[in-house]
Parts: sequence; C-alpha cells; structure tokens
Amino acid sequence: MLFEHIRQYCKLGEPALNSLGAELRKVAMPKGTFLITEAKVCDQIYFLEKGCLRGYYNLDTKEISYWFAFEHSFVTSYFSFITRKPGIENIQLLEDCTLWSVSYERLQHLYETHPDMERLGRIMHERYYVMLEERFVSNHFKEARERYDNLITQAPHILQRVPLRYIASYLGITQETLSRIRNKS
Amino acid sequence: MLFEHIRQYCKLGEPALNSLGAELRKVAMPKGTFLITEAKVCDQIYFLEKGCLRGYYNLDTKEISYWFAFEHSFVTSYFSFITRKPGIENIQLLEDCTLWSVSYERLQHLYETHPDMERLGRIMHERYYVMLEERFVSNHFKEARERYDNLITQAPHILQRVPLRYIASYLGITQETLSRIRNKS
DNA sequence: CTCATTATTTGACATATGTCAAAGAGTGTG
DNA sequence: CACACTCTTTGACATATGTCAAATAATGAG
Repeated sequence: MLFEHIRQYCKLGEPALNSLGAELRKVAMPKGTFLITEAKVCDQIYFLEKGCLRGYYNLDTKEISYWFAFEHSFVTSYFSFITRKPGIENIQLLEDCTLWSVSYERLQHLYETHPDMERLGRIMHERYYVMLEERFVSNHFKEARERYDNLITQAPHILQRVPLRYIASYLGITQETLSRIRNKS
Repeated sequence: MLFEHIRQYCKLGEPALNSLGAELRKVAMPKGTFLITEAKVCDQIYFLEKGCLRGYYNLDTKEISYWFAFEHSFVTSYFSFITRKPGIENIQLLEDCTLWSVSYERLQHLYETHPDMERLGRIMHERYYVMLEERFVSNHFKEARERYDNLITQAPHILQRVPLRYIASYLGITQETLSRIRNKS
C-alpha cells in the first residue's frame, strides 16, 4: 500500500518509515463526501488507497472538474496546502474511499527530522510537476477530439468510473461536445 | 543575484552555499542561442540572471512557444532533466543572456551531501508546481480574450520583450486571432 | 416493476477561432 | 535613403465548439 508506493520514488530509512507510520491516520468516507471545500486552507494531504475522486472549481455557474485521482495517488488541494492560503478548489469523492492522511504541520515536522522524507517530497513534487506539464502540453494546442482520444488511450478505466459530464470539463469542453465526439468514434 | 533569490525559498547553511557556489558556471550567450534542443537529454539546470528566453516544441509544422522565462528564474527542460529522457522541448534565448549553470550530476551530489539543498529543491518544485497549476487553470476554460487580458495584467512587460507570434502560441491561439483581439481592446 | 430523478444525447443555431492569401509596417544593412 | 527581410494586420471564408431547449436513456428508491 502506501509504503510500497513510496518505494518507487525513493528508499526511506527505517526511522523515517516509522515516524511516517506514526503520523498516518486511516480514514474511510462514503461517496459524495468533500475532502476539502473552497475558501478554506487545506490542512491535510492524503494518500488514496481505494476509490476515486475529483477536484473541481466553480466558474460562473459551472463546476469545472479539472483532475481525478485513483488508487495510489497523493491528493490534496496543492495550491492551498503549499501556499497556506484558501483556494478555490473542492475535492469530492466519486466512490466510497479509503485514505491515509497526514496534517501539514506533522508533514513539516517529518521533513525537518528526516532528510530522506525531504528527499521523498522533492522527488514526488518533481514527478507531479512533470505529469502536470505533460497534461498542459497535451491540452494546449490540440483539438477536443484529439484530447479525448489521448485520454481513452492513456486512461480507459476513467470512462468506467467517472461520469461523462465530469470528463467533459476535464477535457475543457461541454458535455454536448463530448457526446458528439463519442458518437463519431 | 542567485543566492539572494534562493533566500525567498528557504535559508541554506554556509556549507551548502559554498558547495553550490563551487558548482556554478557562469555563461553568457547571445540572442538566438539554444540552451537545449529536442531529442536530447537535458543535462543542465540554469539560473537566468539577465535576459529572457522561450521554451517551445514543434507541432506539425508549427512552433508552439509554451513558456517564457525572465530574470531570476530557474530554467531547464524539466521533463528531460528530471526523467533523464530525451524530450521534445527547445529552449532559445530571446535576448543576450547571462546564466549560471549546474549539471544534473553535480546537483544530485549537492542533494546528497546537503539536506538543506534537498529542502530547497523540494520547496522550489512545490512552488513551480503551484504556478503551473494556476496557469493550467487559467487556460483551461477561458476564452482567448480573457487569457490575453490576464496576461497583460499579470505580466505587461512580456509585450515589450517577446514577439507577438510567440505570445499567440503561449496563449494557445493563432497569431491572427491575437492580432484581432488586440485591435478590439 | 414503476415512477421520479439524474445523466446523456440530439437538434438548431450562434459564435469563436482557424486557415490561407495578401497587404501593410517595421527594422536593419549597405 | 532604399532595399530586403521579418513581423503584424486584414479580409474572406471554413470549421470547431458553445448555447439553449428538448428528447431519450439510465439509475435508484420504494
């Protein structure tokens, strides 16, 4: 689970693993729950063990779902968690989920006491940066059709687990356009 | 300059500062030079002291400039530098520039020997992640007009230093559309 | 199983943006 | 100052996508 996932970023020593283990709180929440809502400072980072969820913000009268997370991801409102400012992001569970949480304060403490935790944080943020950049690039100048094709190639499971209207806003298009694209596949 | 810039991320101890200082190479290059070209593994990270530059990739027959950097930024082809794989990115100087470079290998060594360098890396990547996310969000569902207005509000200097056709692709639109937007301001 | 509710699709039309070609501005060099 | 070059603007038209309303399909509670 979490410890195993972490190993693909870097190896933590026993002391760091033990301290991390001591800070983790297991949480199980039902579909529909909000992990964080807008205008608050996000105080927790989570590891998603089971289930899936979406991050969205409100634009005019619409909800824009701009990312999804599935098993074995770290999730938080990065903007708010990192800057310690209230954000515009809401995170809602799309299924019943099992998560592990660590508070901001305890995470900082782990960083301070274990250089290898600091390294894990550095490497994780590097990787997440690169993934976001790839997504940015693939959205930047491509047509809706192409973005959809990319998505179903790279993450076909998303169609089984996420309602189409959320996927539409993830792709930056309306639900109607997505529906038309799908009917011409 | 660089040391002063770093202080806004976190404080480095004397030993880390000294080691970092010893690894830095000053480079001055004329406008037009390429820092990195596609299909190569990017081996250096730079701190841009003076000048500006663009990152772009080729899509079909077009160059898509998707970011710019000005004074006091860290620049590299993050994808390639982090993953150690060849990328699609080209980085070209838009003005004569003064930069400081550190190689990948030496940076890893700094990370290994100085926990506070590791912390600097972690914090810097957190911040860069947040900035990229903000840009992603502001591009995601807004019209060209709005993206342009945002840009000139937040970075008006860009118009003085970057040709319009590069700005167009930065905004995800054609040069002609940008021209029309500007004439209806 | 049926009804109410929510999710998705379809149609008609408006608008934003792209494409291609050409004209006009701006810039640097001799 | 004139020419060659690059950069930007303009026009005519094609296409992608958005909007709003309505129809259809899927889902869940009783």
